Amino acid sequence: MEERDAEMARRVPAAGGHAGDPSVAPTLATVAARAGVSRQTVSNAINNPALLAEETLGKVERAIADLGYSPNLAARSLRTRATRLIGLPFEPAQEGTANALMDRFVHTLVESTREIGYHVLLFAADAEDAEQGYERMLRSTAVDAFVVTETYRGSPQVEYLQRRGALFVAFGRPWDAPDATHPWVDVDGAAGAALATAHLADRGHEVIAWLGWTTDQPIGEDRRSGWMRTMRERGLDTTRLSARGDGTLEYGRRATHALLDARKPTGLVCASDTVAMGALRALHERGLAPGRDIAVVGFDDSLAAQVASPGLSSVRQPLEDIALGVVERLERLLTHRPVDEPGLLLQPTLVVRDTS
Amino acid sequence: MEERDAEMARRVPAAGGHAGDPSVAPTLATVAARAGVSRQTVSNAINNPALLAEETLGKVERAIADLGYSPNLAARSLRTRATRLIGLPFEPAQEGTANALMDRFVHTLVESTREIGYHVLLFAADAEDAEQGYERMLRSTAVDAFVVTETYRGSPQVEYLQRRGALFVAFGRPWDAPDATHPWVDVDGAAGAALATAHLADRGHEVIAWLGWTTDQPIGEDRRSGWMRTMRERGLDTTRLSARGDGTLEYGRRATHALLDARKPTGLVCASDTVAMGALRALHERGLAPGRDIAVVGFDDSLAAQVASPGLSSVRQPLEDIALGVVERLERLLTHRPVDEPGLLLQPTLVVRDTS
DNA sequence: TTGAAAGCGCTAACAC
DNA sequence: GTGTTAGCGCTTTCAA
Repeated sequence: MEERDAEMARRVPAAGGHAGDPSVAPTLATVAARAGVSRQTVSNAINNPALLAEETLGKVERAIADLGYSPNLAARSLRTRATRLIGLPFEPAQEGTANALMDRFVHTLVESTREIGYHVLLFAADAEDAEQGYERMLRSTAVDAFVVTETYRGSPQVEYLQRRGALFVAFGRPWDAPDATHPWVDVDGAAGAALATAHLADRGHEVIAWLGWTTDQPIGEDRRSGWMRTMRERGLDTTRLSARGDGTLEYGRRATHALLDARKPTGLVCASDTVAMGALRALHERGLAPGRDIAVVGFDDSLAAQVASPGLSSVRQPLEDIALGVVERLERLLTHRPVDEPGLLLQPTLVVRDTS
Repeated sequence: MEERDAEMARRVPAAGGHAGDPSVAPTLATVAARAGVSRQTVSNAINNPALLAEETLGKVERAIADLGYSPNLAARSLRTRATRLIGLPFEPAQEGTANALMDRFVHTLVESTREIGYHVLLFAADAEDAEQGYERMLRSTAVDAFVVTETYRGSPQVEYLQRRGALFVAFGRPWDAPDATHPWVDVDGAAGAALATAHLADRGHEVIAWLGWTTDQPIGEDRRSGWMRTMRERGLDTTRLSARGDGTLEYGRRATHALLDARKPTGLVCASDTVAMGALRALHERGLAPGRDIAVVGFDDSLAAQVASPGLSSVRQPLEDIALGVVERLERLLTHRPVDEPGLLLQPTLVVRDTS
């Protein structure tokens, strides 16, 4: 083996050439030859530097720097059975909605996974057959763990991944199974809606309506409960002030018209910015001025909320912190340490703009 | 070697167990043992099925299906020196802008790279030291090729990647080097702006202003040229009708006020939706009704344009087709076939909404 | 058309 | 503290 190493070193120009010669990628053997140590010592220098004598370590580190060496990831993966890749199912933002939530989340995810030595691998999760996408990744040992974001409409994949013994962290609570033990991070939607409702109540509004989603959406129900709770606390009537529907713009528009015809609310708290934009459209159609005639608060602090005129007040999710929490849990999972606090519920904030 | 294979097959429960036993991932050897052929034959069945006799192929395929076998990607990478991964530098959408362009683009990218057997790997490209991010990926042979999207502010990374001998396809033209030979896909911004301008002219507008970016942004200059050309073609005066600035909402707002004070345009063509949203804000402040008093057209067809009230007319980029073009070129690059048409310029469309 | 041998670059286990 | 051995699962010769 010694012979082979020496031979390789001779074969590789970079060993005698200048730093960063891109013609031939240096390997452990190249570095070892240059530093005058064995390959294993170089490996240790990288993965277990504490094992080496200071002097040896120095030599090796210099050789690594000189050659611009980076370990071959495929070889490492093959040996360690770990790819240092995190799988993220990627779904397109729906057209006609205000959400581009994922952008902020994904970026922090990418940054902080890199800090723990991992990369993010995107894969398309078929809506119909989500399991297949995950299964493929698992079978070919393409990723070490997953980040699951689709806990919106009940999440069969969580159950599947757990059964399959795969590592994952969810962005979103296990609504269907409150006793689930997998790690997750989520935002306190009820607190967000409560924040918005209290804000309007503080500004003197007494007839505050809720524009929510259909009952089968636990996230919507959660947010709604924050509105309901706050209204009760303030002794405000909620009769016929709660609308429900799919979360589309058009729903928001129609529901607003209906509410205005019925109970004439002066404040509107919406389950999403998309719904809120629909509400603004209805007000626009009636010649009512948002913020003056009627206050509106959205949910998500989307880019649309930020650039709309008038600017839409909105509940902002701490997506960066969520990503941080997710990665923290991932790291524990990946290093086989217990996750002491599997669930993390973060508090949203309220961004006040022109509409309230 | 035969002995080893047989031994392994014995060790692996799945060989004698039921399909999809997740406890031990099947390998080539497992499949070979079950199909009663050698490992190489299985490998050939996967990579070169034409070489096999029909009967053998059938046997192997059945064994693969039974075991739910997927090749180990790390082992394959190590051997072939290819990871079947495409690197995509990922930058966050800027807050306060209407753009979430990338979402549509990235999704099609993920889908169509999967179709050619590749995955998309996200990595953070430091704004300051972009090269380092790429270099790391290259050194550790983490990806086979890149998709470069940051051709906005002059693209040093294109020059670097080319020098480095890396494979890549750019979303965006090589503005600085029109004679560059690398593959790229882009949208005809001039045509988009021309579309918008002609649309307004057709509706009777004669004083049509341009709200653009600073001169150093080639994309902005390109789009501007479409406005200019159309104005000339229609014999319309452009004097003092062209504004320039950073592309912020606030710039759009101020520039609109300034234009209204000066030349009182009846139509506004904007370099981006963000600028257009700023223009709408200015109109709002003046009590002018967009679409009735003044027509506004944005650029990008962002979610904000779609959900705003009134709905913002906007030039829509064919992001799905762009991603398709990018992947098509990537595939040729990766299979070492020549890219016959390195540059592909696609035509945008105009989405007319309430503001025009 | 199928099979045997070799080895990609790395690290775990063990020797020294 | 450092070196040696073995082998992860795959594909690329080359031989039969």
